[in-house]
Amino acid sequence: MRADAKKNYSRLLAVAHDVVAKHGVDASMRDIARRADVGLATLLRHFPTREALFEALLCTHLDKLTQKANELETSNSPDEALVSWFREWMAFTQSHRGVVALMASAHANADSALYASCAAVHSASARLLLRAQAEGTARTDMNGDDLFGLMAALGWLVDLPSFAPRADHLVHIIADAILPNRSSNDIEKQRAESER
Amino acid sequence: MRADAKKNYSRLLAVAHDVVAKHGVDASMRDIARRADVGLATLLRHFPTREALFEALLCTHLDKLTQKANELETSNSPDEALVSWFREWMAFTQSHRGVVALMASAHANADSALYASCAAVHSASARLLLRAQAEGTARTDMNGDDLFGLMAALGWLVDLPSFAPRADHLVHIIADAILPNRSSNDIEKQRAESER
DNA sequence: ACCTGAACACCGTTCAAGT
DNA sequence: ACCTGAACACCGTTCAAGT
Repeated sequence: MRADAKKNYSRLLAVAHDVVAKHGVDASMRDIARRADVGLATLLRHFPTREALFEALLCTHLDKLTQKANELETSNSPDEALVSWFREWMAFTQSHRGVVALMASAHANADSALYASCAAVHSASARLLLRAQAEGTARTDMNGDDLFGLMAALGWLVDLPSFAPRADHLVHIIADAILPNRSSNDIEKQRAESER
Repeated sequence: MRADAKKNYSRLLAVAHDVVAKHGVDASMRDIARRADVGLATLLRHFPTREALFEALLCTHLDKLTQKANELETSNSPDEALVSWFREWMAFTQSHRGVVALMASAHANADSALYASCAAVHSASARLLLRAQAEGTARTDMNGDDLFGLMAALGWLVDLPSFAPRADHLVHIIADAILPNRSSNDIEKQRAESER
């Protein structure tokens, strides 16, 4: 990559970050290019699609997120780990409004630049679910797809400003559904933890 | 309304129905006008916004849906009624792909042409929930907003083709979360009913 | 009353021409 | 190698002019 290309690349990422923060995930590519003092065609060659731009914009965040799943897998009890993971996911989606919809459709499209990230989140979820199922706390009649689906659905919902305040509570309800065999003591512990 | 206006109105609705069925909820207004052999401005005056068009397109369906809630309220046990209502909603969303997203954002926007319909669904849901809570089967730490949110979230999710096959199962899981105090007998009855 | 074409300000895609 | 302006085919909004 030539020096000027490198410079444009990082300048575009920085500008895109700001524009997306202000105007959301559907901000116009033209607008981003304009504000970066760069031709639209230049932006489009660095990031051929909106997904490619967001992949670059979020990859470090997404790496941190999936790495968090690994930590939870070793340091917490299976049921606590699963609920904490769900909460990590919700925190991620809430700090990147609109991205869930992008990821949810990328999930089924192997050509999407966001596909690999989705798969990583998906498999991290599936692993944590399996562990909780082996422990006996998680219901066994669901799989990683179901869990990812619920995560996507709730993430999408709390993107709507009117539902954002109910995010924690809805996660609590879904957690009860996924982990019906937790002792009420564990449930109480989780509730207290969520209020801390 | 003049005779020619009336004719355009119904012709536009018919064409819109077909175009939306084929190209989804984001079909271009221009395209609809074109296929109806009508000026774009004419379409836009009959239906000033996309929401207005869908309100007209769905109002009879939505009326049937909320009326169904009334029937369920009198003819079924509170917990069965609530689950059946959730299933009715899912059937509605699946036969009108993309509408959930429209309704979910209309829900918080009193100016939207779809606001009244959303409110009707919302209050029907809240009534059925209250009844099940009074009976003691539904968890009491949630309200109509939570229920509507879960309905919207699941409806949105199964709009994605990859999650459509898991719709029934996900409803089943959510129903368990909402109605933790059903006897296992009731749960079995619901499962059997869903497969009929 | 109702309809319409046209002008407007956008959008993302594509590519020949520049350095 | 990399960038860019311009042409293209779209989109929804608006309104003066028509019947």
